[in-house]
Parts: sequence; C-alpha cells; structure tokens
Amino acid sequence: MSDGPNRPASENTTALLGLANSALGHQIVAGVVTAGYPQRAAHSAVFAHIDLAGTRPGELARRANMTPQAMGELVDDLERLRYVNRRPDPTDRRAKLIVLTPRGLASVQAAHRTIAGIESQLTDLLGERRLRQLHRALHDIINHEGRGRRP
Amino acid sequence: MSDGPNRPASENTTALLGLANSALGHQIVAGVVTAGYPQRAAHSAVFAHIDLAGTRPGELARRANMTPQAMGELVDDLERLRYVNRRPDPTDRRAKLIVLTPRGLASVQAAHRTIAGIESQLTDLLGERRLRQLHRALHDIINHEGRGRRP
DNA sequence: CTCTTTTCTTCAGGTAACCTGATGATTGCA
DNA sequence: TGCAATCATCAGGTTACCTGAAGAAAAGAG
Repeated sequence: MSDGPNRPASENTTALLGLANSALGHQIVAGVVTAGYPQRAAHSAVFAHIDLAGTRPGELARRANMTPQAMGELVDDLERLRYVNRRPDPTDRRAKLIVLTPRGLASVQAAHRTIAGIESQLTDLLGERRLRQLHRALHDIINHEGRGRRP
Repeated sequence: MSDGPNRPASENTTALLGLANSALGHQIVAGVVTAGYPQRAAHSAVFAHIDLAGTRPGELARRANMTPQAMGELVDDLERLRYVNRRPDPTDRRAKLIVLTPRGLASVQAAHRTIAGIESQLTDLLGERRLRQLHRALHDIINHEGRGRRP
C-alpha cells in the first residue's frame, strides 16, 4: 500500500482491531434504522445500558463512561424521538428515571435481532470454533488492559 | 451489570471489538507523546499514510478515507508542530507535497517502537499462536465486510 | 430540627474531528 | 484555444463529547 516509513498494518494488532471495529461497528445501528427505528450511533449508549425498570441519567452516564451532561443530551434526543420518557424517581425527588417507551423497547429488540444476525454471519465466516477463540482473545485483551486504571 | 433488556456483551463480537479497540486504541499515540512527540490521535491519519518521498494532501485524504479539507486541517496542525512541511509538487503546479521533517520521521519511528512494544505485550498475554489466530480472524472480518462497497 | 455538605439534574458555552459547498489556480484534453 | 476536470483551500455546519455553574432535594452533623 505504501513504500513509506510505515510498517504493514497486517502485523499491527491495534490497526487490525480498528479496521475490524469500523467494519462491524456501524452495522448494528444501521440494522435498527433499517428496521424502522431512526437513531444515531451515540444513542446506543442509552439503549445498551438502560434497565427495563428505568435508570437514572447519572447512572446511565456512569455505565456508558461519560458525563451526566452528555448523557442528558442523548436522553433529550431519544425523548424527542419518542424512545424514552423522563419520569420522576419515586425514591428520590432530585432524580428522574429514564424509561423505555413501547417503541423504545421495540428498538432494543430490533437491535438484538440485528446482533444475532451479525453473529450468525460471523459464524458462517469463521466457524464456531474460531469465533469462540476470537471472543476469548478479545476478552483477555480487555481484561488485561483495563487493569488497575480506575481511581 | 444490567438485568435490563440487554444481552451480555461477552457474546457480542461487535461490542467486544469496540472495547478491545478502545483498550488498545490510544496506546500508540500515548507512547509517541511520552517519547517527546506531542500530537493528537487524529494526526495518525497523516503519519500512517505518508510516503518518505512526500505525499499530496488529496492522496493522503484518499488513503485515510476522509475529505481533502479534513486532511488539510491535520496537515496545518502538523506543520505548526513542525512534523511536516508543505512544498510545491514539481510535477504539478496545482499540487503540494507533504513531506516529513526530521522531527516528523523521528515521531514515526517512535510510533514503530511503541507498536513493537504493544505487540510484545500481546505476545506475552496470548502467546504467539493465539495472537496469530487473532490477526487472521480480524483479517477475515475486514476483508469480508469490506467487499463490494466501493463504487 | 436547623445547617452544611453532597448528590442529582440541567443550563450555558467550548472543543475536536469530521462534513458539505464554494472559489481560484492549473492542467490536460478536444 | 477553449474548457471541463483536478488540486488545494476558505467558510461554515454538525456530531459527540467536554468543563463550569447553578438550583433543588437529600443526608449527615450538631
């Protein structure tokens, strides 16, 4: 590709991970949008972390590893799109609970179906054995690199 | 983590890929910065694609899969940081060649050393065999998903 | 109980990393 | 020689975050 000062990406795990991630990374949202639930990638931070019983914005922010302000904006969007509602938290009058609307739940279920579709494509491509090996390797990397970072 | 409507990420390749990518993704730039070459992650788009003989902005943009305008801004930054220079392209007076300064080349070499360090950490973690398997699986995913998309 | 500190959310404003559209210089083809 | 295509750049917009400040409610100290 380049005869320049650069080593081939094929031996650079970080680069491969980045390329593979961008190859798969947009497919879930694309699938859900195609299924009739328009949304943007950032909104997944809410859908991926919300509980059926509802979750507070601050807790969503913590789970998604972002600030409450940023999460608040995502919730604003999803409220406008009618995927979630804000209701007062009965256990703490400072707080609010973000709850999925029926439409929001349907969107989450569409995401699950999309994910299942991607996994079965990957099984076709790699076979069950290599896919399991891939999962284990990624798991090991995540657990190893994430060690001792939280203050 | 969540008893909500969400399936466990441990069986979701896309999610694992995203987590592993963010675990490794910032380490190269961090290593280069620590080695005394301050820069931001976006600047890698230049360093990763530039040739020793110099490369035109438009070509860099094509290789990095972004617009010439966005690439132009990155080149502006790196020129201010004294990693590259803009010189007229002798073969086309409309065009310019982006060339690494000695400092820019040193930064690229620091990146290569950092990448080598990460690979050896990964070899310690997974072993050579599993790391090779990981590379092959990622390669297969990249080649498969990237098929027939370019118009 | 009251007072203070902490927690929860939201308002305001800022930045990084992209994007689209328009413009001027130069090239290369008919 | 005229003119469409190409190269870089200027101007302005969007997305996805961030920090800082402020008001309301809760929790803990005395």
